[in-house]
Amino acid sequence: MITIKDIAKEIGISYTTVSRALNGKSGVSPKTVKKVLKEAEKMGYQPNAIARGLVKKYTNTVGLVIADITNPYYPSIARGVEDAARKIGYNVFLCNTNYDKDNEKSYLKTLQEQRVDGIIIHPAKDDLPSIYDLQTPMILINRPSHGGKTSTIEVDNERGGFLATEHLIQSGYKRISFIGGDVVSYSNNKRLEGYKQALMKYNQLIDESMIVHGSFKTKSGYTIMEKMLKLENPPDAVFAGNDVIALGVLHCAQDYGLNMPDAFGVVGFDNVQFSELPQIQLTTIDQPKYYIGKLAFEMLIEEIRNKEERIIKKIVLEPELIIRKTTQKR
Amino acid sequence: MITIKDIAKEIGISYTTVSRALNGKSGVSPKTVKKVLKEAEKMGYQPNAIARGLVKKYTNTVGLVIADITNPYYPSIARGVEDAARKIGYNVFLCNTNYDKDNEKSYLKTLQEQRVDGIIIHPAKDDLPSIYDLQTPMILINRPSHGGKTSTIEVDNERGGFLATEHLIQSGYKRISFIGGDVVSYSNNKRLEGYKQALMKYNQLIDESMIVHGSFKTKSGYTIMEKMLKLENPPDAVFAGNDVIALGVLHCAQDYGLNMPDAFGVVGFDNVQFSELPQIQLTTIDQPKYYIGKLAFEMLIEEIRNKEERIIKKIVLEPELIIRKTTQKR
DNA sequence: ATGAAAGCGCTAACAC
DNA sequence: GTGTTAGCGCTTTCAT
Repeated sequence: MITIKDIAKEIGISYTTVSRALNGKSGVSPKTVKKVLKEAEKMGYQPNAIARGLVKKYTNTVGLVIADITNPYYPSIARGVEDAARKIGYNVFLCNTNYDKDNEKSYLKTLQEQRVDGIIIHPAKDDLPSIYDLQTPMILINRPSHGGKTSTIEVDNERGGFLATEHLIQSGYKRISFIGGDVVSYSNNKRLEGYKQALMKYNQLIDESMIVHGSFKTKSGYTIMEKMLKLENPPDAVFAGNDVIALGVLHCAQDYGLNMPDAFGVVGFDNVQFSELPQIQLTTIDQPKYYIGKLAFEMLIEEIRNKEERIIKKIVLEPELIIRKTTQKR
Repeated sequence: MITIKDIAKEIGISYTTVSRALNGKSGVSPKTVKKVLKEAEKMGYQPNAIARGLVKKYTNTVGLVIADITNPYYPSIARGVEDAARKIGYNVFLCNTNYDKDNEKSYLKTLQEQRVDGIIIHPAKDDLPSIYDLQTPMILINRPSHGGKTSTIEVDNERGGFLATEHLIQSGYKRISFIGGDVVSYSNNKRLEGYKQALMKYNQLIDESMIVHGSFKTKSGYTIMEKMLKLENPPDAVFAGNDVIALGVLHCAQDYGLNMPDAFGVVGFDNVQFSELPQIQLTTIDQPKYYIGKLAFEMLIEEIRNKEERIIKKIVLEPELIIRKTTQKR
């Protein structure tokens, strides 16, 4: 690996001058600049961001920690932050925790050790361990502020849950179940909260046997649905914690020959890519995923740039009900 | 940010000793080690990987460059390399090029500047520009070796294309179209090659009007399919360049009321998650994505560890035909 | 306009 | 068992 010293030696000047020339700083004659640039090109010089980072104290790199890269929800967010980052010359370190608290911890640690300039995190679980007390600027997605010290961006999950459930009620379904993901997921519980509110608003009983938590996986949705079907009084509609779960519910309902959407309705959450497939046409709650990612990055950059007088922000985005074919029209 | 010097000062020893203690090296009294560890914990010390990387010359980090994080094919690969990497304490820098040559170039450059220990890349396009002449160890996925100097891992795309097309022929379809992705994609063209071979083997004419390239997007599949349907002699089956394209073809066929699979058949490639959905049940060619990622990382590590006497390898994996419901049973 | 020198945080020789 | 020192590749004063 060739360094600025090598190229300095080659053209017989000090490496300080080479550094200045390479960085387009003033105080170097145009002639020298040209010579340096040419030589650097010729020798195949690759700047060492490590060495630079050591002295400059920033790396132009941010970390993005997500739970599940195979759930299309997260890639959409990732695309948003990536695009925004690239636009101003930042790189993003994408970390996939696979819903595992330990992985998350380990990534957070590494990210800090690598001295990323900031971290955007969409935590898997609700409880934020002490590792979240980081010096590095941090933005939380779809999670409450960590001790009021971090800015957050979220969709109004409660409102989304309300919208979904209300739609089911208004569509005439009588026994609406909530099949959620992780019990300790903040967004999951907010959605459940919305579900309960809708039920209450329309004077329906909240039947705890109709509320089940599993994991944010299609398989979980299927399994839980199958169990519910064996109840003496099974649901005639399901509000699923997210689209991935909804997919499993759909699958199960189909396997058991339920007549959709007339006799059985399903609403998801996220409005993930596959939901709009003609074969699926899942009614769901949309959240502006790409935009959330973009905004999260912009908030992060702001924090990075104003490290001293940072202002804790909380952005809440409005969810939107997308009616498709897994619920009946009124 | 506190450093080893801070903690050395705090307990009145040299920072070298602190370093040794922190790294579990021999030659430090257990008592001192304990003291150091305790103080480090107390002061919230975070090792600086940047500084370490500068002297140690490696970063325990690799880059993974892919084209499209929203195509489920790539996340599967990413999971494979991530898991393998984490197992031995490596981090992976996931870079999404969005099929853009410039982005790819820029990421490759940054990755090298960050001094990642190695790079795994699934290039978007066929031509590998000079930027690929990197000092950093590199593994290519589903692409030919770069000047015989890089190890590669790929599925036998040609064979896959053959399998897909042969299945269509044997299922009785008479006019089989190939709707591909990017014209300059290596894997795409290999698949096309296999398509042609199958046609030839079964003494069918290769009709160039039945071969169309677009992009690896659902929308592209839809648009192209729509055009083909307007031909005076439209296809009665399609071998799509990948599952994402196949999805668009499927959608279009449905919109136009084609009777599937009896009057119209579709085969994809990749066996991506959604292909097995009961609502989709796409016949496709499976490639062991997770395993490819895992293997790619293992190859990379080998190269990193034996930088001097590296052996250029080429691993070719067998694809598998998965018959589902978008083609008729014979 | 250019160079010398210090120093970023750390590891690794080399003393003692 | 512990400390001293050099140096990784770079940027940044401070001189000249």
